[in-house]
Amino acid sequence: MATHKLDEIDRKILAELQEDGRMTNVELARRVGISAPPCLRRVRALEEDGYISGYHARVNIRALGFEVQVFAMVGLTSQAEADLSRFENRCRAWPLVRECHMLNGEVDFILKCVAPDLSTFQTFLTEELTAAENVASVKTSLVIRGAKDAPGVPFDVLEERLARSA
Amino acid sequence: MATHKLDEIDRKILAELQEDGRMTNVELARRVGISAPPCLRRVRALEEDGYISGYHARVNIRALGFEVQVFAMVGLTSQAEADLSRFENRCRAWPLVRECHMLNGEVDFILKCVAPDLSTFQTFLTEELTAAENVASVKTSLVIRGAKDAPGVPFDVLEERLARSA
DNA sequence: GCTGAAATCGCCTAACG
DNA sequence: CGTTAGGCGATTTCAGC
Repeated sequence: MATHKLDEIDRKILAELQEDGRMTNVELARRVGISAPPCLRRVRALEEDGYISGYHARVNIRALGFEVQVFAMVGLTSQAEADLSRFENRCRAWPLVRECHMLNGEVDFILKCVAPDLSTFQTFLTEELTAAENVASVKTSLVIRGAKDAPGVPFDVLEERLARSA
Repeated sequence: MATHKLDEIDRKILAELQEDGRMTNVELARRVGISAPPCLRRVRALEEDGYISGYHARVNIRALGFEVQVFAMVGLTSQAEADLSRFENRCRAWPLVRECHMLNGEVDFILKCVAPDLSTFQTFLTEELTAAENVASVKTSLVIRGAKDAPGVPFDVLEERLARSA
């Protein structure tokens, strides 16, 4: 599943769909410089091969009443694979946890959480997260404001890199 | 811009488009139980009012050759608003920085970064990020593996909440 | 005001070269 | 990959609740 299976048109398609996932196929085809049918075939292939794993509308979290965003750094007592997996499954089941990444270093996981208000989050934090089996420590930081939230990958960096190795 | 301007159908639309942003309007209309024209009007209104800020394809970062994901905790020497803004603007200009959130507590910002390999990231880290004006400290953590990456907002929590307050 | 029905227009998507 | 062409979805118009 290397990048090398993708040509410049494929990468352009990915870049365009990353920016606007609802673009019509004819508009996409126009932008990447081919006609619509082959463009659609490429998109289907990119989806099939896992280069595109889904399309999502980005919703306004605050406008929907989720006033609180929190990053939580979680340390576990046991880092045995079974225990790591168990914690990951817990995270997948908690709706307030939107992202969970396993890290190297002192902290084992970083979680991005949302909540309607602080008290809802506090309840989750004390009754669910810190109370969960195998959780040793949780350090939380409130998001004061968001400064950047770009999707996925910087395709210009990718292109530069490919140009250099060519 | 309160949630109260949205009825149940609007919220269902948002939930569906968050899950599948490329769904056709007729399919969306079928799922939320109204006919296509009013459904399309609602979607347009939701976009117009900022409840939907965009649509994005989720691309496979690893498959595209970005092997490295890193969270960086950044502390600044000055937290004056002008200096905060300046740093945020820097982040927006760095393509390897995909997300930047201002936090409370000891660390001022958390950054989510991607890079093709570790050495590319190290170069960015030492020559750009830590070298940047006003940056006092940077602590980085490599992402070992991703366990959950859900988009946006848990709509079931929202519905529960609204049901309770009704 | 909304919704829904009908009609037009444009896009999607197969088949073929 | 492009062209053609048929069917379906998107989008406007208009009537009804």
